[in-house]
Amino acid sequence: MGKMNKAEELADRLHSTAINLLRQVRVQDAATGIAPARLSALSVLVFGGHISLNGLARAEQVRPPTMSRIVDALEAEALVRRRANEQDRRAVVIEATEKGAAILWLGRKRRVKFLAKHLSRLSDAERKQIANAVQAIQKAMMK
Amino acid sequence: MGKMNKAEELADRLHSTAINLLRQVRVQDAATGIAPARLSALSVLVFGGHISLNGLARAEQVRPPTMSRIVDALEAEALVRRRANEQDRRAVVIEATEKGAAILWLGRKRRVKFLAKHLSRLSDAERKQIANAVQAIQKAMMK
DNA sequence: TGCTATAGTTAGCAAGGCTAATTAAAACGC
DNA sequence: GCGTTTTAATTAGCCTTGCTAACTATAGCA
Repeated sequence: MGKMNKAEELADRLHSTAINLLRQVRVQDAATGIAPARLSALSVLVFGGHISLNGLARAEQVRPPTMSRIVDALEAEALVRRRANEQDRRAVVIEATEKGAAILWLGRKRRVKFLAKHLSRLSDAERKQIANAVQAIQKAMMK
Repeated sequence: MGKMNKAEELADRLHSTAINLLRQVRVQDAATGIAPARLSALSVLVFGGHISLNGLARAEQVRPPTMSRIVDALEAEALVRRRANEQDRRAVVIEATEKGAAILWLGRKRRVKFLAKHLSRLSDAERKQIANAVQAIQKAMMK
């Protein structure tokens, strides 16, 4: 398997574990009936409030044309709306509708419950380890 | 933010952290010049050896037509080859070429080094926590 | 032998990523 | 104040990757 030092072995296992975890969670998200990129963008709007299209694209790490189309689709289902920005008439303000927020909350609840159910099979000590590790990973990956 | 118990809060943070980690790693993988689904399939072939098309589709959790097209693309770049299965002439055997294996190893090395570099900013104790957490998460999610 | 099940491919659709080019408005420089 | 440059968003058009339905060919079985 090639020579890897301990940090590299950890990196490798961490990577596989993250892939696996998200793969399983994605199945839950499918139940919302909203495609993944749309759900993710909607989530930013619901938790972060209104934002410009470019801002939303940056938050989701995609290019503006990609986000423009995602917002088109969300708007067509009345999950978000575009508003004019009075200060800058080039810009649009995007915000979740009540319907969008409600659907997102249901999906989020389902996803979190799914994960929490799995985590509940662990001991308190193991959950504490995960909580610590999450903080450490965030520290390691930030900036 | 809605009422969540401790397990649910942990689930939520774990989820965001996994998303964030993979988002950053994906940038590294882009440097291989191989599209993500192709890179992932190639990885299964390099680390797992030859396998049938349906087997590879199952391993990657996609449908056979999707995998058939991914293998087409990999074959067009000489990263994998299709071989006949002598025992069952309906089946094909797919295997990585030398070129495919070499490129995959380079990409994997880059990805692991990137992650390891970030992890190296942590203390030994923090890395130990992550190692423990990885095991706990795998235990929680398996079955 | 003939039915049924299995392996793989082909065709065609939808989602989501990109760049290049366009339009409109804002900001700047003189 | 006016022309130029920059910025926000959209449109057009491409590629990748997921899917289902339908088809071909072979294997397995009764």
